[in-house]
Amino acid sequence: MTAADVFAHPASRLSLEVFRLNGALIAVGDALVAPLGLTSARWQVMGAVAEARGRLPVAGIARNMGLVRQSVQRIADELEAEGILHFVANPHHRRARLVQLTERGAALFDAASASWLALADTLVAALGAGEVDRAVALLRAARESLQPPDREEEAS
Amino acid sequence: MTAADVFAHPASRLSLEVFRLNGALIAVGDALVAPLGLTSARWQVMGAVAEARGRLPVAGIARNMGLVRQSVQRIADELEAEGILHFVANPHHRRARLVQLTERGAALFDAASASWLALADTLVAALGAGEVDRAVALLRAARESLQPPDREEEAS
DNA sequence: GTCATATTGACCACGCGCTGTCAATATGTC
DNA sequence: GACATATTGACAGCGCGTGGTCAATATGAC
Repeated sequence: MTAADVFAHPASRLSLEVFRLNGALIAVGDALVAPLGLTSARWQVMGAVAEARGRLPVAGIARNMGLVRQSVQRIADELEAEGILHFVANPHHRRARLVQLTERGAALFDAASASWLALADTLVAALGAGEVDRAVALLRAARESLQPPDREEEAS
Repeated sequence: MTAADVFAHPASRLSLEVFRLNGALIAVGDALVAPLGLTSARWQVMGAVAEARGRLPVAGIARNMGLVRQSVQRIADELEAEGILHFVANPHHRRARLVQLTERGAALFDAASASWLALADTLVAALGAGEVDRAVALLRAARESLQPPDREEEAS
C-alpha cells in the first residue's frame, strides 16, 4: 500500500470521522448549555465532579476525564468563582481539597442533563441502541489499542 | 429517565468515548510526526492540501476539513514559512491563491503517511475491517443527525 | 525519625480551535 | 457601468488543552 492510499484506509476514515464527530459534539454541547451560561468543557467538568460525588480532588477528576490536572484546575477555579462548585477540606490530604458541586451547581447540572437527555434519546432512536453499543465497544478497543496499556506518568 | 442516569445513557457513553479516542488519536499523531518536526494539526492540513492536489485556496481546504478559514490560515502561513507548502497564483481569483505542497512538503507527507499506515494496519487488524467500517458509518450517521443538515454560514 | 519518591496545587508559556471584524476581490442583478 | 451580495485573506481576542517547573504535602523503605 502506497502513501497515496492513505486517505482510503479504514483507520484513516475512522480517525477523520472521530475528529468530525468530536467537533460536532462539542458544538452541540456548547449550544445546549449556553443558555445556562456554561460551555461544553465546564459542563463536562461538572459531570465528572457529580459522578465522583464530591469525593475526589482536582487531580482525581482529571484522571477520570483523561485530561491533565492543569486543564481541570483552571476550569474548576472559574467554576468556584461563579459559585458552581466549591472546595472542601480533605481529611486525608491537606492540600488536595475535595471538589463538590454547590446547590446552584447541582441545579445547573440537572438542567443541562435534562436538555442533553432529550437530545440523546432522539439520537439513539435514530441510530439504534444496539449499533451505538457496538460502536462504543469498538471505539474503546481502538483507544486501548492505541494507548500503551499503562501510562500514568506525570506531565512533569 | 432522571438526570442521575445521564452517565449510563448510550449517547453519553458514545460521546465520552469519542472524546477519549479523539484525544488518543491526536496524541498518537503528535508522537508519530514529531520526529519529522510536525504536529498532528499541521499533518492534517498537509493531508487536506495533498488531497486537494493543489487546486484549492485556504478557505476551500478549511471547508474540506470542517474547520473555519482562520484556523487553517494560521497553520498554512507557518507551513509556508518552513518551506512545506507555498501559495501559487489563482487564475480565477486574485486574492485566493492556491495552496500546494512543496517538494519537501510532499516528501514529509509521504514519510508521515508511511508511519501512519503501519500503525493503521495493525489497528485494523486488531479491530476487524468490517467492524471499523460499521463504526465509521454509525459515527457519520450520528454527526449528520446532530448537524442541522445545511449550515455553511460564515462566522462573521 | 530520616530519607527518597510520588502526588498535588500553583504558575507560566504555547498550540490549536473558535468568533468577530475589516478591507479587497468576485459574482450576479439591474 | 452601478449596485448589493458573497467569498477570501488579514488581524485581534478568547476558550481549552498540553507541557514544564516549583514548592508543599503524603507515602514507603530503612
